[in-house]
Amino acid sequence: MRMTNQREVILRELRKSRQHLTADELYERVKKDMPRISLATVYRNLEILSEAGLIQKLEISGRQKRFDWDTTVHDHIYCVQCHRVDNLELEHKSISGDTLKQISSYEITGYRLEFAGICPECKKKNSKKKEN
Amino acid sequence: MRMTNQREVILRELRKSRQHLTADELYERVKKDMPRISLATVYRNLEILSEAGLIQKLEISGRQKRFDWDTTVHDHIYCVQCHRVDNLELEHKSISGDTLKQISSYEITGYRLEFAGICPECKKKNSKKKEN
DNA sequence: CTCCGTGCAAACGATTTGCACTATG
DNA sequence: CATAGTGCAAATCGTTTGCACGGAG
Repeated sequence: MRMTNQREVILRELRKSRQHLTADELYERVKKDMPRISLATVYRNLEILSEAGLIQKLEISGRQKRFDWDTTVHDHIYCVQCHRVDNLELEHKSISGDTLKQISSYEITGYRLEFAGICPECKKKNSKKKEN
Repeated sequence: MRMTNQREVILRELRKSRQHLTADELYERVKKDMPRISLATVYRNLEILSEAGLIQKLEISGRQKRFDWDTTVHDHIYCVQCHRVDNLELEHKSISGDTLKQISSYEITGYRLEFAGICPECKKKNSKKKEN
């Protein structure tokens, strides 16, 4: 994998953001440093960077994929109102090897635990609306 | 909600299938009974039926949404090769109310545990390929 | 110099929508 | 007989791809 200029900028911006951005959110940010970059390049590189293990592709509920700068194993929670995504640190006590074997006739390759909820910001917004 | 002919057929076919069909898989089946039905109607009704709690909308990894005739709480496992989806019956010991409260500043509305793997059929196919 | 990577525009697949018509309650 | 639901086609949204050109190794 060649480390091109656009690849570096994309990776830097995602890491800098500390958020779970969609391809086009990241595109908007990257464009500020590199106005001629194309959305297709952002998509292509996010794919390549996640294959290389430098970032993590997330397929959370909702339409758009999001990308996580943090490549360690962890879960996510997303806001059903604004669709932002945050990291979670949870122990998975009950999901042990034994449990997995009992589950089904599938050969299990992985699993995902994903929480949904209302983020603090949206909670605030909602209570303000109620006041009016 | 009016119980139209198309709504009945859609619901019946989904229940009959015992599978987790996508909108257009279901469309293909429903067309046999009702050749003039449109894909848009299938989409609209699947949405309405899931809002009414008669079926369950699934947002599993991958592109298309799938619909589950079974509205009880349960988890899913999907095949990373053929994308079929099956039900799972698991106890969620570690995901108790207490755990949820500790998780984050979100107000949690739900969670989803989703397994990925290779289904028995694809395992068979794979071992046949290896033989050649 | 050799290709991998890029920008652009066009194609794509899944889903949604505007509209005039139809049929349920 | 009012209005929720339908069929059709076009629109939309996120993402991918073909192609000719450009730059990293």
